[in-house]
Amino acid sequence: MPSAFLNKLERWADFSHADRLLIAQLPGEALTLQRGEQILTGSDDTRRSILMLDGWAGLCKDTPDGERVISELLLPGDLHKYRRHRDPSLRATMLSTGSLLLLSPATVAILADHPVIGPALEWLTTVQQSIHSEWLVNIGRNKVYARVAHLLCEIAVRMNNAGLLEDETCILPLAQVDLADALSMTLPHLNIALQRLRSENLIRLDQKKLTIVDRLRLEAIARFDDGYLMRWPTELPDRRTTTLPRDHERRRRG
Amino acid sequence: MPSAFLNKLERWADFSHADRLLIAQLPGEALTLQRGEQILTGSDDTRRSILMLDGWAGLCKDTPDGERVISELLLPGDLHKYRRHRDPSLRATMLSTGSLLLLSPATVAILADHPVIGPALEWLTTVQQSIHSEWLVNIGRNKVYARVAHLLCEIAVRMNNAGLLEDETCILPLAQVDLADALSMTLPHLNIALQRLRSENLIRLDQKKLTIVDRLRLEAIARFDDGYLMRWPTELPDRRTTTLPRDHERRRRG
DNA sequence: CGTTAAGTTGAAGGCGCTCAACCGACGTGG
DNA sequence: CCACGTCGGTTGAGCGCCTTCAACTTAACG
Repeated sequence: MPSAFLNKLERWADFSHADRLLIAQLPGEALTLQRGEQILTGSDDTRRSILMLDGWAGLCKDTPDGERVISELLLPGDLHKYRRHRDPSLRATMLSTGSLLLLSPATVAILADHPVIGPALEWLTTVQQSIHSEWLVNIGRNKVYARVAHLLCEIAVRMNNAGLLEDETCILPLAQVDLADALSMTLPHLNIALQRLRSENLIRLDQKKLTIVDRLRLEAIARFDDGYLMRWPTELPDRRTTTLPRDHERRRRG
Repeated sequence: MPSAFLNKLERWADFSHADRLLIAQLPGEALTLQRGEQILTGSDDTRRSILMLDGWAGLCKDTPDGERVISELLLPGDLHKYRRHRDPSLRATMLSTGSLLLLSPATVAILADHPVIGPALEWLTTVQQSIHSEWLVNIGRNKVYARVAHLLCEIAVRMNNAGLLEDETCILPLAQVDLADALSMTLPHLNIALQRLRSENLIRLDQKKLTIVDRLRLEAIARFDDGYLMRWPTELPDRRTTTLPRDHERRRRG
């Protein structure tokens, strides 16, 4: 029962009982994997999409000098759609033990063509792209301390959207190496940053459980604006700028 | 005549005369804009896609502290597809003077549903996503010198795909500020890096014209592997790894 | 010839990387 | 029950890349 998936979809559409049933009984190959096992590789062309049921995975690339980059996190309820001719250097890896569903193109097509589910899926895809852009900004511009805070903010929101956040607390089954690889920073430095976030009473993190203690302060430090995650459709932009300044007339850096 | 667009598409599909005519006569609102003018803003919801004809544009975000991030470059022949509920903090800006075509959703649908053009478009979209991932890696892991080299390599390939590279030379109408904003680095440092690339006889760059003097050496410095740009469909991955190492058994950093 | 945008250069300082070593939890097998 | 191995987390010293914040030069354009 991919309830996390259902939870996310239902944030953006009203489902009938039949719709819910369709989701709950999605056909596909169910897999249970251990941390570190590959879900699919670049050369894999079985054309199947990944629906995370439980546990976390990541889309990884390897740099020529043997480092690993995690360019995308797959949380429970996330759907990674198959794309023909995907970048062959990309692979999907389990970051914790967990289970997932491999969906055939036909199954995905059924969802995509569904009058209610289809648009909701579109939405999820758009959000995923926005996350990608936001990561660029976070990694490119934020200092490590803020960078870690930013990712934690994002995780909290995404877990909440999947119905997996309770009392500002959710599971975070990643190893610190994974966080470091996702944030393009060094393991020791990530550790420092986490310590500091803990000692400043912004988060709690032990036993793979993350608690956002002071969300407002954390978001301020992270320069986190959840606009890109588009929590609800009704939160769409209304802030229309009256004048459009030419781009190079904007101020830079303070 | 969006010939750059046509050139790119034809790399991946055989077009009939009628197909070419369809592309050449694409209906849409033609605009000619100056550097710095906005093409569309986050709150803009006219649902139109951008087809670059001439000149370069960029997708920009602004950080809370007033910096600008260029998260995507639009070169001549690039199509930026409209997405409902796109990240509202994203806007499209001209980075040089140039012209473009605004396409209605209906027009885009005609292209997408076309039996030959449709798949080619899919292809372009996939490549754009790969570029995005690659930027994450480039910005996250490469040092400035290599980082600049990497972007220049990418530009050369993309311009070549659009038929706009001759004798390893193409137009690069960006200001250095733009390059810096796209690479998430400081303007002075970008300048240094460019100087060095010039002095090492790897590139030539003046009068907005870029020449790759020593591509092999440049690509080596940049750790550039054009796999993610998927120049030709036939270049698809065949390198199947025989053993799949569990992920945390891989070596890190050397 | 004046003005503005774009490119170039320099000094100083700190953030984050490198490269370790150590600790602690957990599971396994003797 | 304890010894041991492994994985993951923690901590520290030193250094170098890159940023910051300027000033200045050159180019573009009226």
